[in-house]
Amino acid sequence: MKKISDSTISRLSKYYRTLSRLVEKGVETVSSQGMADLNNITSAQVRKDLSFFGSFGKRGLGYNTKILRDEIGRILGLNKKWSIALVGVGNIGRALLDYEEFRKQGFLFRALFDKDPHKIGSEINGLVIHSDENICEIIDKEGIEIAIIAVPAKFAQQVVDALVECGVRAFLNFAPVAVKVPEGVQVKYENMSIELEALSFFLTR
Amino acid sequence: MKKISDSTISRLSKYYRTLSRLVEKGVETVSSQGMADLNNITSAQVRKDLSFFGSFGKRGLGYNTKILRDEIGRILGLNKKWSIALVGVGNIGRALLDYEEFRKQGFLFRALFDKDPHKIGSEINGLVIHSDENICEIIDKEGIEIAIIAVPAKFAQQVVDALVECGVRAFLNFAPVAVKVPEGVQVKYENMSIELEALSFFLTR
DNA sequence: AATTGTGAACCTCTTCACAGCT
DNA sequence: AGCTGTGAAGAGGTTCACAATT
Repeated sequence: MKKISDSTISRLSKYYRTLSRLVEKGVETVSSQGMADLNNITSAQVRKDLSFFGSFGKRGLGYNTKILRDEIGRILGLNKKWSIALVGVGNIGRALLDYEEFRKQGFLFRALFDKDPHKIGSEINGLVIHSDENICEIIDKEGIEIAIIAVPAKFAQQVVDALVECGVRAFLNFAPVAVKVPEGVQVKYENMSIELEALSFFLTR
Repeated sequence: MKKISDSTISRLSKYYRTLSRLVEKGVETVSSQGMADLNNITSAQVRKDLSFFGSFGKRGLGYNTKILRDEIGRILGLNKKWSIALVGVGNIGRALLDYEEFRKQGFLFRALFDKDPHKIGSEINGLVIHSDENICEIIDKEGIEIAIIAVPAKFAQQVVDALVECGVRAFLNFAPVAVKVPEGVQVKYENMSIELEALSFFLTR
């Protein structure tokens, strides 16, 4: 299978949102140039990104918004529900639990973990917070496919190791530290400070 | 001034964190290879990134962790405090207000804005939530340099327009929509769904 | 002996430009 | 006539490899 670049995938996500909004507005077709304008990129970029996956447009006419949105949804795997575990129910963790966008896209929290004995056993949004005992059992039972790591940096690696051991192959890591994983396991990082620091850099120059 | 790529800047942020941890641990020197291992990249990449800004190492010895951390801090503009405005005090907004990391890096919230009449006038963390009246006056008074946009997608453009008008030149946009800004204004995007969707794509293939 | 700093080579991603379709 | 799909060209970012330095 052809290697698709990370930037192409992240643009597909943006196209998906753009198209969703167009469909909501009742717009039925859009050109690559129209999509480009709405995403501050070039029309060639839009066409090239899509070309990796097929031909979705009509020459002379453009793309049908609803069809293209659904195609991209299918490409991204948004046509199914994903079972998510959240490890670390602190400030960030709780904000994520309340983040509507995730649920709308089919990312559903099904298991919570935390180290803090005060939190263990309590419930949030109908989910019990578990300790780190019997992790694999819970991961299995809930069919967890993706884990969101929202623990302090120094615990991130051990948490990921434990979950890899249970068979989890995809991680979204909010801890500001790189973690090692075996081949075939994917880790994405989310670090809000990095973008702020890029702005700080820009303003400093 | 030489153009520095976004990827170099975001790696500098990561180096900064890595070095901070090393300094805390009492490690005094580190090689480019050591830094590379901690960030899952190559040593040539580390050296090349740093070379855009100067020569900070000693051949045969490596880098002094404390000195390099401070140099990178200076490059990124982290040696000063930045005044931040938060627009949109919803779930995400509130989580950001409580995010320790920002404050530690010198990013300080100094003004809050929201549209909701129920929120206007109330206080969070000692900051009053303002309406959209007299925005520029407040921006000026508080010396706001960066605005964090945490409003629904459909309001993002008008909010940014208003703030650009007040002279704000740097934005961190959590709304999942691209906004247009004039030359000389920088917008960075933060969209947690995009990384989850990349994982979904990975698991789908 | 070890490790940096960097030009050159390499590779990947973006843009161009146009044939081909509607 | 208008717009897509795509090979080729161009731009940009990463890695190599080695001279220079401690």
